[in-house]
Amino acid sequence: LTSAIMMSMNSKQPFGMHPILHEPKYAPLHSSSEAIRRACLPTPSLQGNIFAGFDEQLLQRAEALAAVDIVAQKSHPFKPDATYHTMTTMTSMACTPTSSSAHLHHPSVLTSHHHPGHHQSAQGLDGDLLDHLTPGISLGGMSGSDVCSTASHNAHAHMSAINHMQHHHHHHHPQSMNMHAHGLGSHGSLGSSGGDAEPDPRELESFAERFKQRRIKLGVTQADVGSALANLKIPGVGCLSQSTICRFESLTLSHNNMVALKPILEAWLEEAERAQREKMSKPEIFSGGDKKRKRTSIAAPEKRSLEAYFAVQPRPSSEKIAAIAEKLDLKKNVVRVWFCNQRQKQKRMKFSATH
DNA sequence: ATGCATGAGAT
DNA sequence: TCTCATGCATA
Repeated sequence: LTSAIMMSMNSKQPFGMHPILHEPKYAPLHSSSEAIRRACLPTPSLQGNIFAGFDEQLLQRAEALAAVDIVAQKSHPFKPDATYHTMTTMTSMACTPTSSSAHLHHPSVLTSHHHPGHHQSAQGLDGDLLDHLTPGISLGGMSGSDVCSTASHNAHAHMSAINHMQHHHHHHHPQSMNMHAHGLGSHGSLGSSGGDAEPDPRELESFAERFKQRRIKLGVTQADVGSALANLKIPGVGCLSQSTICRFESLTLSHNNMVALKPILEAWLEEAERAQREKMSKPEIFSGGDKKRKRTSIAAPEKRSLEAYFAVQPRPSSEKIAAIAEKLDLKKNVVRVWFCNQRQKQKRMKFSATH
């Protein structure tokens, strides 16, 4: 055994493991540049009123969107679709098509979900917002070849299990409810030891803050924490990305997600502090990797239009999405995903009605 | 710290 | 097709 390191091509996950090392970097909490625009929550019912309080500029944008025609321009009707994930041009490597990891799913496990829908109102106007678009065409093509899978990935497929869904407890904001209970979560655990199980936003908030503080004290970066989580060997828990750790600390995750992650991060923290006490560690290295996917960037004007439309109709139908895509000259999938992401954003904890 | 994306599950 | 949890790539 041993050696077997076939590295094959990419080892993308360096396991960073060891906690300790690295510098912190911190700044105040999120200072987004233009972020806080997500505040607009649609109101529950009332379709006619959505316009109230609506920014005129936005409306204008939406109307402009509706206005249609882009007659001019468009030399060719095609738009590539599909995401272009360019893989890194491999420098000579063949990216392991099959074999190596055919991607496994991720560790998505802490899912909880459910959520009935809430909003959906406002349809009244949608019909007209972009109605006249020139649908035709659009390419139909699609490519679907994205393939790419990033290369292997750790193999553990953890799929698993932790679904916590915790639940309940009062917090509900006007409109919508959410949380649903059940599940495992709560149960007896609570209290004493691990301390999880409480949907109390307060607790989460303070924990996140303490977590960040202690993490920095340990000299560990968010990325380190993420990869070190796999070392905890908690069933069903693999590593997490820097993004997720960052979002946890800044409370930009859904409430359920925060609740699910808390015990895990708490466990890591304790372990890391314990380890530090006994100076474990070994500096080690990690690797570097390869890169691939290219991120699509939506230009400001287009983004503005999307935001304006979103304010009026957060859940456009497939047809409308296609129309919007066409008008803005964006791929349909890009537009669809944008709306999905936008909806997710408005549900994030930080600005959410929970507090 | 965040924008755009993927995928598993729920609808 | 949406929702949710996450992640890669970037600003």
